[in-house]
Amino acid sequence: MTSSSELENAALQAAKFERVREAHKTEVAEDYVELIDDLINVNGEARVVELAERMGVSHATVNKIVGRLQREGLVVSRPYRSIFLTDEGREMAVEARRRHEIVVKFLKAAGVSPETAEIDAEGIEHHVSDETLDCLSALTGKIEI
Amino acid sequence: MTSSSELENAALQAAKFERVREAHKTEVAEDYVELIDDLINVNGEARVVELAERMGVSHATVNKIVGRLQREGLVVSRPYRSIFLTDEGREMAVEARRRHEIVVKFLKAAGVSPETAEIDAEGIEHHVSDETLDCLSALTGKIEI
DNA sequence: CTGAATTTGTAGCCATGGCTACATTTATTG
DNA sequence: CAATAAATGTAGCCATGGCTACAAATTCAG
Ligand SMILES: [Mn+2]
Ligand SMILES: [Mn+2]
Ligand SMILES: [Mn+2]
Ligand SMILES: [Mn+2]
Repeated sequence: MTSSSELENAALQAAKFERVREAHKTEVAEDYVELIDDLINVNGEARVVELAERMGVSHATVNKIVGRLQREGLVVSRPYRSIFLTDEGREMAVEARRRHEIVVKFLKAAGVSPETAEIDAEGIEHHVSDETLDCLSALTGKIEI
Repeated sequence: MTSSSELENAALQAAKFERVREAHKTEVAEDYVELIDDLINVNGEARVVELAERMGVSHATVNKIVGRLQREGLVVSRPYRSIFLTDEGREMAVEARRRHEIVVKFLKAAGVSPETAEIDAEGIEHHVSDETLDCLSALTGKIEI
């Protein structure tokens, strides 16, 4: 509620919650493609075991999610081989990393400890619009001066 | 990744994702109790139809979620009657509204349009730690001066 | 007070993302 | 090269939060 004792328009309010639900559908994909891209860049390849270890879930869970990512055209994986990103997956990874870094930098500039900044950014990153991202970048610049 | 070509400690990274998954378990509850509290304050009662309308979901979905909230001790509801918050539910509502308002105020102060601020806050609010919340409040004060 | 409209409940379906347990394949090592 | 270890796959379970369709209760008019 916007502090006054008036309730906002129901449809408008519903639209916000729908937006959040929409974000939740893509955020798992975003985190996985970003991590896959990291692993490929650093290790040369992305394997199920390491995804499982770094996501903190079982390898069975990773397998299921990789299956969905492949269905959705973000990833290519053949049985017992390492996992590759499609062009679309790579684009999503780049975009996800961009958001992630802007949020982390802003939080640190705002005085949040590096550890907490990293933790909070992992959730926040999926819910910031381009408009907000621009404002956070601008603010980070101003604070640092 | 932290920009360098080094991968961070796997267990630390996993802890962050676990935190996000944890937040996702509570955020539906937070949004519902906050809305229920709003409806009680403004309308005198919270009913399934209006929850459904304002959350943008079917009344069947609301019923299922209210059932869970009751199981978890956040809500009391008897068949065909309106929905009440327990003390615990009310506490959660107050806390959720506090977070919500701090985030919205900060975003607006940062130059985000009121509409976008409200939209983004609905997702962000569930992923900000107390530490970050304090920093955002402080920053909002500074910007406004 | 009765009949229609509204609200609420419930059943049963689906996809997602968790898990364990077990099977299979690939990699390592003696 | 064979045996063991490690990685991957798969089956089947669970809870959540979506939905539609239908049933039952409550509320509102007339
Ligand atoms: Mn994330
Ligand atoms: Mn979220
Ligand atoms: Mn919310
Ligand atoms: Mn809220």
